Amino acid sequence: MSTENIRTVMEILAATYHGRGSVELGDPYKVLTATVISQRTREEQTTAVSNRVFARYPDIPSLADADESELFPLLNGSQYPEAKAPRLIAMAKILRDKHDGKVPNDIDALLELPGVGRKTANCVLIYAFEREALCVDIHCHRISNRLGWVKTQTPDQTEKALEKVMPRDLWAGSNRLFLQHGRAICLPSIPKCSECPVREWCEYGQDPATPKR
DNA sequence: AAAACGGGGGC
DNA sequence: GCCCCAGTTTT
Repeated sequence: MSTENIRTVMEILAATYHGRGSVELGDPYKVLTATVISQRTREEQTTAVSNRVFARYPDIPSLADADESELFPLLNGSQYPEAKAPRLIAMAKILRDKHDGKVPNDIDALLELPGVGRKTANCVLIYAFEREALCVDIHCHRISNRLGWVKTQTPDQTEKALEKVMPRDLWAGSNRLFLQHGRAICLPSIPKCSECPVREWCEYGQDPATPKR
């Protein structure tokens, strides 16, 4: 798979899917919090839950002082609320006490926060700080394997492999394109290859017997 | 490397 | 009722 083909595919996806979705550029606190809430949670539910949380805890200090029993019910609708509630409070305390009350613009500092893994950290770099980071979620992992751009077993492996074959200027923008394509066409179990705008460049689309991930 | 975590909408 | 969803943490 050549770099030019990768660029062509991303351009077609960009022309096909033009919305931005619920994670907007802006307040790093809200981007980070909404991104943690979004883990394993549908986008519509993420928006509803995030708005409830932000109405009660509009900034880092208020979330750092939150009572877990009060935050927990607000998180219903996202997945694993009982795990996320204490993590979000612990996260806000660390930001307040060790990062000058701000979200760090730094991958290693973000990864030290409770509830923040590589997917979330890279997502924050993109949408809070407009960095060219590569955010590998389950859609990116599945689709880049089907396309044949990488041959990997885990999202972490996909991140390393994709860094080497995808031009850096496509990294940040690829995030929402993979998500939207993954929800609309390149579904996890039975993808709609006949409707796919990039099937011409896709190993899976040309050979649906290819193992799915 | 694999299991645990276990809410809620769509079918 | 069953299946799946913008992952992280723990074993």
